[in-house]
Amino acid sequence: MNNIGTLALEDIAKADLPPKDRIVRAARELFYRSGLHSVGVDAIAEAAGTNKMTLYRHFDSKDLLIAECMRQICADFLNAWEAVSPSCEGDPKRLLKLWLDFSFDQKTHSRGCALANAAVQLPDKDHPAKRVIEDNKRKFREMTAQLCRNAGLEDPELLADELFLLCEGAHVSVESVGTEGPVQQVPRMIENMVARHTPRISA
Amino acid sequence: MNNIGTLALEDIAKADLPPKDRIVRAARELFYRSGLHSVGVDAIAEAAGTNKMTLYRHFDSKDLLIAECMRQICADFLNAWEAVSPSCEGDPKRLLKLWLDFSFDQKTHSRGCALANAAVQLPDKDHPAKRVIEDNKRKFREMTAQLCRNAGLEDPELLADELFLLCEGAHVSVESVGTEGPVQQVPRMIENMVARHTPRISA
DNA sequence: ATGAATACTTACCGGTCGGTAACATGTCAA
DNA sequence: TTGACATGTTACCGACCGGTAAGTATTCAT
Repeated sequence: MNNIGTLALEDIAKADLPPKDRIVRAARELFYRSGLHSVGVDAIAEAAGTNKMTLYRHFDSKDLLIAECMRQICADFLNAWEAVSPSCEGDPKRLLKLWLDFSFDQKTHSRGCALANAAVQLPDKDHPAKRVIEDNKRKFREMTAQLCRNAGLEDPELLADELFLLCEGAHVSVESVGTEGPVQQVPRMIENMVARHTPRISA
Repeated sequence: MNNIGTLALEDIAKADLPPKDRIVRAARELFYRSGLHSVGVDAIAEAAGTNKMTLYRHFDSKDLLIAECMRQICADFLNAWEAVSPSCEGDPKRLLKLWLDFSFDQKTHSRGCALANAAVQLPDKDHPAKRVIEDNKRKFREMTAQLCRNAGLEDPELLADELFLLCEGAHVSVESVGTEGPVQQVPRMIENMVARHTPRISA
């Protein structure tokens, strides 16, 4: 959910991309590492190999840049999903498992979920990024529910809520109790949850 | 976990308390509402009915004030628990249920968990508040595990991890998908989880 | 009454923040 | 060659930040 291909922060400035894209990529990485407030627009421009004026030519404000980052994080996530999901086409149970593994993906979440973290850092209900985060979080939960339904699981809505909250908790717990804590058990928990909603004797 | 008795922000300044206590209470409320970075020390001092100099006489820095807030949030939480827990003395199962309801307590968490939010807002691993948060989060998980063991539940460690992550996710989800989302199902989920770890036929 | 401790007031410091103005450079199409 | 346009550079603005200096008022035990 925060993976920017194989592009490290140091390489963004020299990447063969238009300034606008370099700015968003640098901003995503810096925001994720250091938080929304600790990162100034100067630092973003520098990491993007450009300058503040160019940044403000493409984005009317820092807040709108934040919102755009959220949008692209979600877009990249969905694109990556559409690239891997066809491998389980026609097998709803395997597709659900793939989705859950894909969504969780501990490795890319050393600082938790970028969207959830941003939401916590933006108490203002009217912040332009808030709507993006809310819409997409809901969408992800809905996708989970749909996959549960397709897999023929019992009580798919409740299961989707459980899986959603479990993943949210797993991500946020990384910041408070570290990567060696309860988050390690998540794969087992997911498996148990799905198993518990699997019909006992299906035709 | 963020309840400061029945003291509203507007009343803190006039409360019959030493300045140091008023400062911490005001800081807790403001930090929780608006985030750690958005609240300046001047605003805290004013809300506490005192001034910046007095604040700095009691706390060496804003960061240490944040750490002290975290400490007192946890202390108040544990004190409140010790006030209600005796009512279930001698009945480990009811005690566990009381603990889970008490820990969750949606109403006082309109902005999620103050500790988890603070952790997200403080990416610096060496921040003085980070250790307080980490220690207490671990302690809460451990208390849950102990209560599960005492209640004779199966696989108490895994259950404690599940309950911990579920609650963490529930709190953080409030900021992203609101109070009307999956968090509404948490009581049912907790009940199911506990039921699933209850031995089938106990002596 | 005195002295010590605590708290209040005012003013200030250096630094950083988000954001803008004015202008110089490079590129590419007509 | 010319002109349009995206980009780069430098300098600047007002606001706010965390933190400090210096002096005054209040309280209270002795």
